[in-house]
Amino acid sequence: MHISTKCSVAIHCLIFVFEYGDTQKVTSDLLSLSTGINPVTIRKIISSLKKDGIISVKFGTGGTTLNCLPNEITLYRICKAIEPNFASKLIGVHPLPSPLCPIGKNIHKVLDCSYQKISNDLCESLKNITFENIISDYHKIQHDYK
Amino acid sequence: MHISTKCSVAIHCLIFVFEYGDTQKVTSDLLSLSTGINPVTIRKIISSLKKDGIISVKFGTGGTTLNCLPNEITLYRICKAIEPNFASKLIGVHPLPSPLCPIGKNIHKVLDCSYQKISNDLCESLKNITFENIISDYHKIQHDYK
DNA sequence: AATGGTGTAAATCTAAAAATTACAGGAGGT
DNA sequence: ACCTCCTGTAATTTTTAGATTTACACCATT
Repeated sequence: MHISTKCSVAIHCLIFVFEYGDTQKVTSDLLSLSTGINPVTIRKIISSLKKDGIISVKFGTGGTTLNCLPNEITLYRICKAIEPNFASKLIGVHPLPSPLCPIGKNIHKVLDCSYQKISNDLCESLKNITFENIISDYHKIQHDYK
Repeated sequence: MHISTKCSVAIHCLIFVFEYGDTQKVTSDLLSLSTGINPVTIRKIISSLKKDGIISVKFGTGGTTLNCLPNEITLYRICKAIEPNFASKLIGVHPLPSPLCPIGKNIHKVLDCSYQKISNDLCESLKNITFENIISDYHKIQHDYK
């Protein structure tokens, strides 16, 4: 019911692939070490990104490479790839209001009106941030804290 | 790590109080029946709304009434009252990236750059929706589905 | 064929959210 | 003054979603 930590792991992995993808064989074990996340979970995330076309994974022998330009990858695209209906899960709704109460009967429809707007706004916000921006933040921070 | 179902329960309760607060004694048991949520949880939610000044609760004898005009109550205010730092919990971050990896070492700072923007955008979005809007949605839906 | 990867399913563990139980204390009606 | 109905809140248990672990089939390269 939120933007999952999977999303931040995905970003971490993408930075890793971007920075080291051409000099090292980026495997799920390596990404697991860097992120602190279990290799199976990494493989699931990587697999989602692959299905979306963001990256390529060499089967059998392993190794991951970027498949897009950094400015073609928005945060929205990453979130969507990881969890297709993340937007509808963002806001929790109490599941069992009383159908006998006029408010309980209609509350889900009422909440939908507002929640749809919020969800749309969030998606727009996520579309405004690209992987290019993130890479640039990374380089800046890496420089500042060296 | 998401906008909690508590928020939707709070909205449900506020509609209830707005519609019936002056003709009935709105107790936590009544709200529990209408929302399908445990009365203790209701009391916690109501208590948070009270502390923010959105509603008043008569001690001892019970009964809840609105304390503000509907257009003074934004969704942002409700979320904030229920869970003061909801915005920072909205997006999950993997907690233990490797400090030995240049990316792992900096990933939290990098994510903060983008996540701060998203969080701000979301708050703006929440500020744009008032309880007045929600009440109007409710009346419209109640009319349409009668 | 051996090695070192991926892809996935199934079971287990974990941690956050919610429900339950319990009880002290206030206000109003009788 | 007492009884009843309510709130406020702490402590415990239950539930559920997420993540981890285990296990194994399958694929390329050497």
